[in-house]
Amino acid sequence: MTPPALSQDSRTRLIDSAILHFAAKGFDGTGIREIAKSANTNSAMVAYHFCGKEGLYSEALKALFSRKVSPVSQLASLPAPGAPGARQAALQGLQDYIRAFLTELMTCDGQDPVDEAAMILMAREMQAPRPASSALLIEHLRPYVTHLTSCLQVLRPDLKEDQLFAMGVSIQGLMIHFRNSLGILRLLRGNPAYPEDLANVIQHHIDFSLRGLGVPEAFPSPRN
Amino acid sequence: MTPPALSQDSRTRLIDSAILHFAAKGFDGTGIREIAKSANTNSAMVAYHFCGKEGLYSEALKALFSRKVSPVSQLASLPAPGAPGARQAALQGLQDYIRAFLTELMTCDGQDPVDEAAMILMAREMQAPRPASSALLIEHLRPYVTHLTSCLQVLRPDLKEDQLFAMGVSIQGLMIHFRNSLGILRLLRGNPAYPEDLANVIQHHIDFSLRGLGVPEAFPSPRN
DNA sequence: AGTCGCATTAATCACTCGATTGATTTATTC
DNA sequence: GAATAAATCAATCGAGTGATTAATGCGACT
Repeated sequence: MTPPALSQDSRTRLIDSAILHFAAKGFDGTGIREIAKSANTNSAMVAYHFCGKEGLYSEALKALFSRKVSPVSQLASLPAPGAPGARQAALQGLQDYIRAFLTELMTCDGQDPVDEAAMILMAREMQAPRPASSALLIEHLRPYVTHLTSCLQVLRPDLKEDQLFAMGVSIQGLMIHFRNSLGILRLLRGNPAYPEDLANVIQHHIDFSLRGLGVPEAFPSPRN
Repeated sequence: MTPPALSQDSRTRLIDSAILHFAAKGFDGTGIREIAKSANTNSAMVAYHFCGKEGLYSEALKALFSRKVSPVSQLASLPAPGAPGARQAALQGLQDYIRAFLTELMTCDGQDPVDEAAMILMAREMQAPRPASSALLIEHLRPYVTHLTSCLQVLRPDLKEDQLFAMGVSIQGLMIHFRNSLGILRLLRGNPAYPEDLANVIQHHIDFSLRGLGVPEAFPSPRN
């Protein structure tokens, strides 16, 4: 079926090594010799397999993305906007989304170095996309945006499309910024183990997001 | 008074040039010859004034920060937590803070290249602080945190310190992430002039933040 | 005039960069 | 088992890196 071996060997070893090194020291801060050495091969293989350093970087990003589609694809799709249980489903879907996304963001903190590198690379790329791979990035992001927007649409049918988009950006931003600024937050708190408890973090983000979105269910005492 | 000229000339020219180049291509992607050339001077001046490239980078960051203290210092300080108008003042103070911070984040988008570079550099530094200058960074951030926390404390006296901190991080994160991901957002929307209207953006962030924080004043219909 | 000190310069140092080459090893096919 | 192709390697290329040096320009003070 699939072209089985065909020297996928040194190629994937190079990609894995590249992910780690690029994440740790950036594109310009990393030499191809360094990458090749960690991959137990020669720097010439970078040109052989990827047509140079830039090609290796793109390929590394692509490999990263193809391993990281989990949180959205696992979530159940929503019933039609008009259906009876739609609102409740959307509410639950949004909470699941936040939990899944945040869990994925955080569980790779310090445990699996490749997962951790993936987040760093993705964050860097989101903030300053390397032109050669920006198309790759937005293609990878689109399903997230779609899923999130479809939830919000059900929960706030009164909002226009611009406003829904802004809501989605904000909810997404809460989580991404939290993850990105973990280093600074720990410095600011003087506590290297800052988040302490992931469950609290998730609950905070769900509460803040739902209230921020303006769904009545999230208000502290709607009937008093 | 101040030691007037004394060759502040090439020194400041180097710093300004460094801000631009470091922001555009990163620390590793920028050569000192390149910086010096733009500053109409010689690369040897980097060693002469700043003891090398790393020193120039730190000095550039420091210069950046000293020009960027405006939004917090302009804001009025709050009355004591127990005082009569304290709650109203804190509410107003938080809104002013969001407006000031967001305005500063956005007005430098594409207009003054140095201001724009400042944001990029600061974002990069916040996400992956260069060890030599991380102390500089958190020192610059602390007054923001302090001001924000003092507002939140009045508005949500029921929360513990951890929770207040999380609220502050979230409100801050809304704005920072929005600014950082402007490039991607424009790509996602296919609209290079995405935000269109700054006033709307500010209003959205104020609304989302106040609701997210959970202040009753921000709920859509508290008495119905 | 002399000279001291700071600022500036061109030239150079040792080194690393990404890319390429040509030879060599390994796998595949007839 | 010879022939062909794919994969890998050590060695090298020119360009560019940050840092250093020695020489020079220039104003102030004596």
